[in-house]
Amino acid sequence: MGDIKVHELRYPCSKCPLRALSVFRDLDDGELQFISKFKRGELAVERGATVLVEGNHSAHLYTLLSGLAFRYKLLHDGRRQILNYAMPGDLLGLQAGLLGEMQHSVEALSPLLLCVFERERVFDLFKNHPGLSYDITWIAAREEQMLDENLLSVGRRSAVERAAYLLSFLYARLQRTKAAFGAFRVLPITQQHVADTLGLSLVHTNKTLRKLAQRGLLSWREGGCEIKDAEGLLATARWAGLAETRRALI
Amino acid sequence: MGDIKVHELRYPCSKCPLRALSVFRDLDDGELQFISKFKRGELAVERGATVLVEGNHSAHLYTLLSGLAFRYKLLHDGRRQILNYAMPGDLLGLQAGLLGEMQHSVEALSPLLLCVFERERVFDLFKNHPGLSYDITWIAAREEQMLDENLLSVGRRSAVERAAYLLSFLYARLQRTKAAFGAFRVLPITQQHVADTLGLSLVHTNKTLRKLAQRGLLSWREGGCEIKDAEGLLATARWAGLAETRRALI
DNA sequence: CGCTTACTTGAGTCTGGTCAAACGGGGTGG
DNA sequence: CCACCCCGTTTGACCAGACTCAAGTAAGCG
Repeated sequence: MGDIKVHELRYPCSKCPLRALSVFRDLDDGELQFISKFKRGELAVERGATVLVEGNHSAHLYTLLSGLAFRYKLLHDGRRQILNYAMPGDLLGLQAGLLGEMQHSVEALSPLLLCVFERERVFDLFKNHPGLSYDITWIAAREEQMLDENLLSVGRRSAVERAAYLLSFLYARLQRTKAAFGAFRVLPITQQHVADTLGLSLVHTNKTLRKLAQRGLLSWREGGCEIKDAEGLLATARWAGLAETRRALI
Repeated sequence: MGDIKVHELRYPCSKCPLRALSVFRDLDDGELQFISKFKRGELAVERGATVLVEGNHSAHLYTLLSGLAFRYKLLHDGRRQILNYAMPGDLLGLQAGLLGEMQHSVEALSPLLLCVFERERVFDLFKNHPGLSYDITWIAAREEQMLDENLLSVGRRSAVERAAYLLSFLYARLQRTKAAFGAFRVLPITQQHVADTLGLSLVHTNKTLRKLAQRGLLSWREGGCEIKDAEGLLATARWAGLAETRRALI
């Protein structure tokens, strides 16, 4: 686990750069006030650090304020499957928060800034703020929806479709919140991450990405992926695209 | 869509055969009373019927009382991915209930009995019953956990491991609730279902299942799968097994 | 300047896919 | 009752997408 430090609130909830965005639903005053107290602090995490560990009982939930991370599971012999990526506004650690134990790990792909919430106060939230409870459930249902689509992809799409789907998925999601903290020039992922997300080997992933690059859809540079033609990727994936209205933010 | 008929409550919540089981958490009187009113009716569905359709805005949520069903998504050209299976106690239609539109379909593998809940009254539940709200979120988190494991399986396990994992997973889950309505002698699924769950072709799935059958782990008969050695399947899958405590039931 | 990490490429292999055909049981209509 | 058909399972032959092994390149860093 890399360096982790708790510091003064740089972003009190009342001035949350994310909530200011139109993609997120508004809260009423009571809710905002509750959240402000519910937020125990901010956590800055370095690129490469592990935020949550499979098997652990985390005492905290997190909302990702800025940066990019990924959720993954390991098989006994080290095979890794990346399950999904976490972006600004996403909730992390709900499983441990409710079920008791993390069944996956989370690792930072860039420096992260996380809002920290006390696991023990989650029930307070359910008790006193039905709107926020509903929002948490909403967030869980949305995560399930993304997983469904990822599973469809890994199970039934071809390698090229899969890669194109993944990258346009990541690109589309990042677009939604880039106004708050700016966007990545290139996605901070390696081809190994792509391979472990798609369920392919590193070598075959490389050859697949090479095809997409030759078609001018993307290029690999500066240790990451630059999306050059999001429309083209969408078409290659034969994917309808991200149909998302305003979403909940805790 | 097959025949569907609403009839008198055969199983009022106060006498719910599922809730009587020790695998499900108890409710307090107020909660039970609320649920009793929240339950609008029972729906009987034939084998093969489609319960929920991708793209639809279902007006209802369901809890599966008895039977076996599966959730799936289709690609434009008909390729199908089965996402998960629904068993007694599982909640169906939460996505439509919260997000507005189903992103997957649900089909019955056996005759089903479903408890029907009004989508419009979900917010009432959140408003007045924090315990039940928490339970719904808990159920969503559990579904996510199962999906994570399925995704790991499809992405990173070999064909034999995948098949063994799937069948011991289904078997283990069915064990938990069989006391209420009895168990299936054979799982009412075809090899095509297995193929579409594992992300494999029908032919290769057949050859894979054949291997497991030759090792005496299962046999295919009467239009379904009989698990003959659950322990052996678990070992073949190199899977830790289902670690599940008492769970929530709406 | 050497080391490490990540991307690239080629060769050979194998898992899993496709095509095709046959089998077997249950249901149905003649 | 039998012939036929349909559905789902089974098998074989062949093919292709994806894997492994191996080696080389390029960029970044101490």
